[in-house]
Amino acid sequence: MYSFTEENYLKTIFYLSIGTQEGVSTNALADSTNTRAASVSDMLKRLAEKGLINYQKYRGVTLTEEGERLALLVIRKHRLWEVFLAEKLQFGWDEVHVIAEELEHIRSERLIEKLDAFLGYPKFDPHGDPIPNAAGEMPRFIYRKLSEIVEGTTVVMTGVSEHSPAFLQHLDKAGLTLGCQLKVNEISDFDKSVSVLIDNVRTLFVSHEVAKNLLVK
Amino acid sequence: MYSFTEENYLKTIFYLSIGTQEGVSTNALADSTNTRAASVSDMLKRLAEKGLINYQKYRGVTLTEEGERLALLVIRKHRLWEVFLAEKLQFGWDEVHVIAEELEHIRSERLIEKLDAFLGYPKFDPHGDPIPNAAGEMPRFIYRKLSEIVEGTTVVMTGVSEHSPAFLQHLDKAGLTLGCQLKVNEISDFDKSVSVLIDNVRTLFVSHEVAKNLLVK
DNA sequence: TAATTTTTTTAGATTAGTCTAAATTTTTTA
DNA sequence: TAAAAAATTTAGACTAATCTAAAAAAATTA
Repeated sequence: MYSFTEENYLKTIFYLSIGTQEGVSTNALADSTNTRAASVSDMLKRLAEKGLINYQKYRGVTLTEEGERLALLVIRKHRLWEVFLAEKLQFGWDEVHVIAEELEHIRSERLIEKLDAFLGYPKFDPHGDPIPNAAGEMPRFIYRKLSEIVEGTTVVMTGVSEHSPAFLQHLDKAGLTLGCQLKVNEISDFDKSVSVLIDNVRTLFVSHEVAKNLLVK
Repeated sequence: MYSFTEENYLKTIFYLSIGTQEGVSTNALADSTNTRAASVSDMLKRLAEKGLINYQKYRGVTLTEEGERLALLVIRKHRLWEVFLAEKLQFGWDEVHVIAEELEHIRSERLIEKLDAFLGYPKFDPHGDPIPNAAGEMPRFIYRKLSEIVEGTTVVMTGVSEHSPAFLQHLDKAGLTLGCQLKVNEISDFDKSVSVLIDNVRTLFVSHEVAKNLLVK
């Protein structure tokens, strides 16, 4: 049984590992966990002793198979609770993350399997991120950014790559929700902002900054 | 903001205070929290400094008004989560306590108020215990024990005074559930066991030990 | 490639919550 | 009511997770 802190380190290492081969650096972890590099060094030693990470001094870390399995189980719990909060308790998608950060550490396998059933075995959380299964396996979808879509193409909004409440609230105000259809009319030469037709109904200008963080298929 | 441990001490002091005027003793707390008296002494000093308990060395403790309010808010969360687990996730009433011991420490007022609404503002948890309101107030019902009911009387089962899984599973097997009607046919001279007619349908013999822990009105 | 800068680790403390053993206070008993 | 027993507190130590400051290693730069 692992502590809240250990679970959080595993989760953070998992997220920082996405899209790189190299190990995660001590400083990157210190930034993400709001601690100092010295504290991270200590913790890495302990996690390595427990066989959850591959760690050589000064070399950065990667998760072992077991470490990754555990990280994905925490992420599974986090995302299932997010679905519960959004769908059953009517929380906004900008509010669910903070609460799920606590709920993800509740220790009961039966609880999470029953919650999964209660929610109807959802495949995605409120931000469009996939939910790992009980074995700690997660499908990897490769979505494109709206900013990379060529003019004239029609796509569907499937996720976001930025999860801050400020960004999500901005999308709410713009009426951009998961599943909406987006036709890229024109990309501005001036500021790379994108003019999109939403659900064949109305046109909206999306800044490049926003377009970079919208995932589509 | 108080730690899990502090919240648990407050809750335990609250429960051990029920039905006595005197303060709760250090040893009683050590028993209930599975720690040693020395650890309890240390913690009592801290809780007293924070104004949550009235504490004089060697004299036992009582909760201050603020301490009681906090204890009742933890109990509110515990009992609401128990309702969620039993009614929405189909856990048995013998299983909900252990999981709610963790969930009760999740810190979000909005979460608990939304959960309350989602559950339809329940007044009682799955064991028949009343749920405190958001202000930390709880109605006090005085129920009698089945063992004190005179022959010929008909009552309704409203609660239990023993919450162990073993006891609750025993009641399940006997078919004794909250709300069932119990007519006391006869109390045995030999072993004080009670013969009861359940819901006007079938007769059951209930041991004195069980009858003492069944609350009725 | 030697010097400088950056990153990481080690050394030594700190805090919350716990422990055992010893000391102290209260309660019980004879 | 004095002695014995029980309950409680204090003293000193431990663990997990953190910190600052200093030392060491790696990376960058001139």
